[in-house]
Amino acid sequence: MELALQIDRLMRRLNARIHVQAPQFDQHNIGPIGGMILLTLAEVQPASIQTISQLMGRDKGQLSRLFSNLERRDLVLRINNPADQRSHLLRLTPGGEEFVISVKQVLDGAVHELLAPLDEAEKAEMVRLLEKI
Amino acid sequence: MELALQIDRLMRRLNARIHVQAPQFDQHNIGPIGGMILLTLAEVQPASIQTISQLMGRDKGQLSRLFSNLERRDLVLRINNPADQRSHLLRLTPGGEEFVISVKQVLDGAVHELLAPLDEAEKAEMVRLLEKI
DNA sequence: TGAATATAGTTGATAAAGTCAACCAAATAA
DNA sequence: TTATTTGGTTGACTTTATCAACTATATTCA
Repeated sequence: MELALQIDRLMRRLNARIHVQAPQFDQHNIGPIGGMILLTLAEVQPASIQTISQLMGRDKGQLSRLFSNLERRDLVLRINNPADQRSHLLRLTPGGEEFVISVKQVLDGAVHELLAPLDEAEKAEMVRLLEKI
Repeated sequence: MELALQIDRLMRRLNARIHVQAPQFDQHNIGPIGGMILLTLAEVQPASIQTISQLMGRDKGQLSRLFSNLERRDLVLRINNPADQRSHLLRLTPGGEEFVISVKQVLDGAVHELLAPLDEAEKAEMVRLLEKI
């Protein structure tokens, strides 16, 4: 079967699981994408929109707006970028850090469920292969 | 790193590659989703919307519209379902079959590029693991 | 140096995709 | 046969995605 279709399905199943749980944990109403962005930022902060854009393969305009939204909700803040006056560096606020933890928990739970058919060695292998790509 | 983020990125990179090639092969203007649906249908046809919906994890209403669109472009047709008068069975037209071939080629090319860092054994393993999930 | 070019970000306009519920008709169950 | 479930269509709406114009700073190099 087509690999691309499989990956797509995997992602949709993941989204579906998160979707049903969203009302319980997404108290900031940032949606699935907001969550993904926060998680990504958490790994590379402080970072510019440019960096995140390249990392996630998402439009910088879209990210600009999404980050403004997250900023409005006090989950991230823009600090001065001494190296480049055109941009700011994004960083999680304490509230953002806290929220990321719960997002991560939910996501991990969903991934865990999804990967249930695999044994530990296979899971590790899967992660390794994905890292390699 | 978060598995979900990796899968998401993988999918986005795949889409990006397809996106740049779309003008050359998507002469029917059905977009990436249209392509995915055709590929899926190709594997299970003839099938009802219900079947495709469950298989792809997509909303039946959305699929209803998308298939109407594909039907308008003579890529699929709805044939009578003798087992159930409420539904039709979807099937690719000859034009649809032909188009699926080119979609598949493009997709395979994109997947190939994406999986380039893996050797053959690893690719096979990846497919196996995904099948298992 | 200073003019030309490139880059980071914001914003606007629009399209594509996804979600949810109401509704009809046919199928199935009680 | 009435009641309930199921497959599909449609409407209304939200979220994501795409693309281009524009501003301000950075960079290049003649």
